[in-house]
Amino acid sequence: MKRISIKDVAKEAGVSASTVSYVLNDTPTESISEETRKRVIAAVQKLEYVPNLNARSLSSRHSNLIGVLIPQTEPGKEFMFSNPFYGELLSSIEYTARQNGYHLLLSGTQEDQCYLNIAQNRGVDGIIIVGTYPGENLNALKRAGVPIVLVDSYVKDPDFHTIGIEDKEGARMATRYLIEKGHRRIAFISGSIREYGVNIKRYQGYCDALKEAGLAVEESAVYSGTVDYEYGLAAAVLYAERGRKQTAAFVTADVISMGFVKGLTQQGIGVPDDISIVSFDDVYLANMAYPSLTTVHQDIGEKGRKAVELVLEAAKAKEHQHTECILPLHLVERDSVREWREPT
Amino acid sequence: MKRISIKDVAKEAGVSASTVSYVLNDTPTESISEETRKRVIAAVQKLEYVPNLNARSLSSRHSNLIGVLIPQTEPGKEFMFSNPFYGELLSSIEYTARQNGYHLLLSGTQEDQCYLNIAQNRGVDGIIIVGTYPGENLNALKRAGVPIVLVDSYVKDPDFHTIGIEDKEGARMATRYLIEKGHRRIAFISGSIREYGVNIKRYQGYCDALKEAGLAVEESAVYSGTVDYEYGLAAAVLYAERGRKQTAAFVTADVISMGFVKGLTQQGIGVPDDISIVSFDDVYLANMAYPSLTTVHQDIGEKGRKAVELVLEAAKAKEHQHTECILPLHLVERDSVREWREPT
DNA sequence: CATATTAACTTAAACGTTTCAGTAATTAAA
DNA sequence: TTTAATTACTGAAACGTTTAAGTTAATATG
Repeated sequence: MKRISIKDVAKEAGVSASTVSYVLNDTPTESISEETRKRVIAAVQKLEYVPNLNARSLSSRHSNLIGVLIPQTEPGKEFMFSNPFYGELLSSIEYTARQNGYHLLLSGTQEDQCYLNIAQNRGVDGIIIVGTYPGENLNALKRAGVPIVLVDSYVKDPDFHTIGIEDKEGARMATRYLIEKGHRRIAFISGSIREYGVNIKRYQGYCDALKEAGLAVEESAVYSGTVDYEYGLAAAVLYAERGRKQTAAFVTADVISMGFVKGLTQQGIGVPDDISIVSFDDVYLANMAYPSLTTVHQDIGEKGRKAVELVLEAAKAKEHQHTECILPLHLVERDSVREWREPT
Repeated sequence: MKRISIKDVAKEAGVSASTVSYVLNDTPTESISEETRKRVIAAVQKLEYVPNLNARSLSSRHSNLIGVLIPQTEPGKEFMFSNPFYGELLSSIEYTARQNGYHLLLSGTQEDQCYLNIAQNRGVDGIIIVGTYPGENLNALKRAGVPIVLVDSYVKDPDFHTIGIEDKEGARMATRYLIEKGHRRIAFISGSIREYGVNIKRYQGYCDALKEAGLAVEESAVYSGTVDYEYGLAAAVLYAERGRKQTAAFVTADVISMGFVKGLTQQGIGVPDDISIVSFDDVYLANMAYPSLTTVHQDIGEKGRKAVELVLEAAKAKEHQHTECILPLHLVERDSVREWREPT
């Protein structure tokens, strides 16, 4: 089971190793006669030679590898993709990368965990970090010397490229839609609201919409937990305990909505009859749900594609040139909202 | 932005590069004095040295990298994870790998595509292939010389390790359950039924259960398409067109069930009132659905864990020792099935 | 015709590790 | 007290590529 190296091919074709390398890489600065080229190709095929990319990376200092870091939301929680959003995004990233001849080096991340391993030492050509903010590792990350794209993070740092969506505007849109439908008491249900994250922006959008309509933001209408199905269930219980004060809810992730609707149903609260819901993301799930979710649609496929493009462009560029990409949103009307007329 | 190498550390600590390497790897055959060890560690920290794993792989011929190949079901379809099963499985694989100090090299695969790149040349320590059967590339794959674990494939080849579930028995269980509930005409809805795949086994289980109960397998009750939501929708239309002959359906994937239920609902056909459904997989989705799906539960987390374990064990072993792992299944009763009494 | 250019290669260094084979100094055994 | 074993290192080869620099031989230029 001996590995076949470039030297074996060279010997077989009766040329030097470098010639083989030139043929294989189509090195533009080097000229190879048609005849030798054919001999080399033939030898490659005969021996079924496949170059060792580790050696190539070592020598050429690029690896055709993109590091992808996806948050593992909870420490013990195995299923970091429990939010289907990540799966869809990763899928798009993988596909785009592959079309460009790149592979993915994938790793989940916990908040405090050191990203450095994957970043620095595998020799990736770029890194896509989704969802979390790098915190203390931020500076260490820079030293990796490769382009870094932050997806859905509000870290402002010219050393990182970012790609995101109009979170605030999307949330405003969603909330205003509910107001237009006649709702006056609207809950806000989301994952943790913290700096650099998307939820704080969505919260701001929610507040803005309320204020614009002359409505007050009520403490007890704000539910903040984790971005998963379970929190949706919990929020439903909380909602009932707090006396079902709101006639509608803006939920900042479809996956939370799924749990919320389920929790409500279990308590005999109907959607949209008793409470209307506008959600966020428009993952595949949103349309499968019953009732199907009216939700703020974001183009997850495009997000993934852009992320890869950004990385590849930045990897090509000699000078670091900070880029920021914001994708637009729009509301998709489905079956989880109804008009509300205040009982007189 | 010069990369810091082991030589820089060696110089800083006043020792040779090999000593640094020994310290860093805790090489058991080598003895290092406590004093030098400390000096080296200090130098490493001072220079913030991180070893280049490409070079390490090249030299030591192992990479702490596991290649993971996930099928991209349809050629143009970007979202290879449109079946949440893959996301959950990948998540488990990633987590387990990371706990063991491994990273994942991820790639989607199309049927005809050559897996070799990822397999041979990145120097992965093992490969996990999920869902598809390698076909012609099978032999090429063997030559990679690393352990290969096939997940959910019925390729019988002692050179590959396999991990799967009791597909046939699970399907039999599901179908028998429907029969016990009084159903006599039961549809079978699945992805393509082909050799080496899981669906052919599930089809056999379905047939077995029917035969055991003295029921005939009817051609028109068998729906075979692709494993996705869209096919579920299509199957619902087909079901109506064919005259709603069956009172129940065994659907071989939750994601198809989701589409099937939605399609039925759109045509005013109620689940479980008009037709009962038993599904397969028990992805997260199954419980979120409305009605929640009665389904054959498989432990996806365990599947991923076992896959990684198998790879790592095999990588450690000097002799190739074929292993086969079959995980058990059980039925989870939820809300998509009702008792059926034949109208008299 | 002598010289410069080009085409078609080859040589060898470099990439950053690991690891085998030494080596010198110290300690243990005979 | 000599020899053997152990400790604590170092040197250099090897891993499989890429690539800058060099070398011919053939062709073009003045």
